[in-house]
Amino acid sequence: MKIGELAKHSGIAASTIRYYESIGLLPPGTRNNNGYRQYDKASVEQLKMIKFAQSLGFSLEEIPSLRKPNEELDHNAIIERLGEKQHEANALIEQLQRKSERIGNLITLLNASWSNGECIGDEKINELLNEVEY
Amino acid sequence: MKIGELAKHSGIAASTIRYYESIGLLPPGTRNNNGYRQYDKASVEQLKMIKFAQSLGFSLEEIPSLRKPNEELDHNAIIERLGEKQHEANALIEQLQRKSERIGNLITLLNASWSNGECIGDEKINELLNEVEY
DNA sequence: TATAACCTTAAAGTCAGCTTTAAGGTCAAC
DNA sequence: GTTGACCTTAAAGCTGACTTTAAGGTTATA
Repeated sequence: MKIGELAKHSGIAASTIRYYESIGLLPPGTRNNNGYRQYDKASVEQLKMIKFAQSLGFSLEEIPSLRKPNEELDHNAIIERLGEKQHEANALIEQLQRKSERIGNLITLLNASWSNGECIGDEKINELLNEVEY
Repeated sequence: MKIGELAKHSGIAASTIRYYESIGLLPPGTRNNNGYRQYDKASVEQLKMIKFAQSLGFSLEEIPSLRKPNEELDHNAIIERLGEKQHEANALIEQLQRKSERIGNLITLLNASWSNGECIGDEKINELLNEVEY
């Protein structure tokens, strides 16, 4: 199949596929007589793997390191990296939960002072901000 | 105070303060005889507000819209925006929780197949990926 | 035969939020 | 009087993951 068809099957734009090839993420593969890239089912799977790894938080740069030189997948490396990514995700979740809480507190404070009919200036806002976990 | 001192008091680099001025986020303010920027306590507060707004997920572009033309803070706008940001944060938390779960499932599957002594190739990995919520 | 829908390349542009560089001016201390 | 720490500007560079542009070659259909 040609690059356009691979794009449709993988859900990755043709320009992106060429970009992946240019950075060495996707092997160059074969060309037909007119110079067009030729792909097969395995290429679709490879791209899906890349998308999946990305969805788990792996950068394009990290993805090749999930493979060993012999192109067999390295379990130890994968599991270790997955553990790290899960840890990162969990840390980010906690951070976001604190942020969401902070926002909630701020909304409450603003609503309270607003219903008092007060007109809040920068100073007052800053007092409120200091009350909120920062 | 000069820009270096403001940088120390606000925790924002001098180059960043100049950048904020260049994009119109911070008003140009006064200069003294030698052309150096002059700041006061209010500038420190302004920068802290910017940092705080950023910590809640507001982009530099959004921050000015939290203020009314008269430079008084607009409660309605702020509370509405805060609600949106909280919603975004919560959505991101859920997304990350699904991701973390997906990673956990994948680790379990990989550990199980590895302890079986199997050597997993791309095809096998793809089977596993299909079992995991995607 | 012409037109559209593909494909090719290298190079530049995009996003946000800065940081760094280059080339210089100012000022206090020794 | 010179060293070093500050300040000034405009412009370019950085990050990651692409997308877009320019300029052209190929192929299927009408």
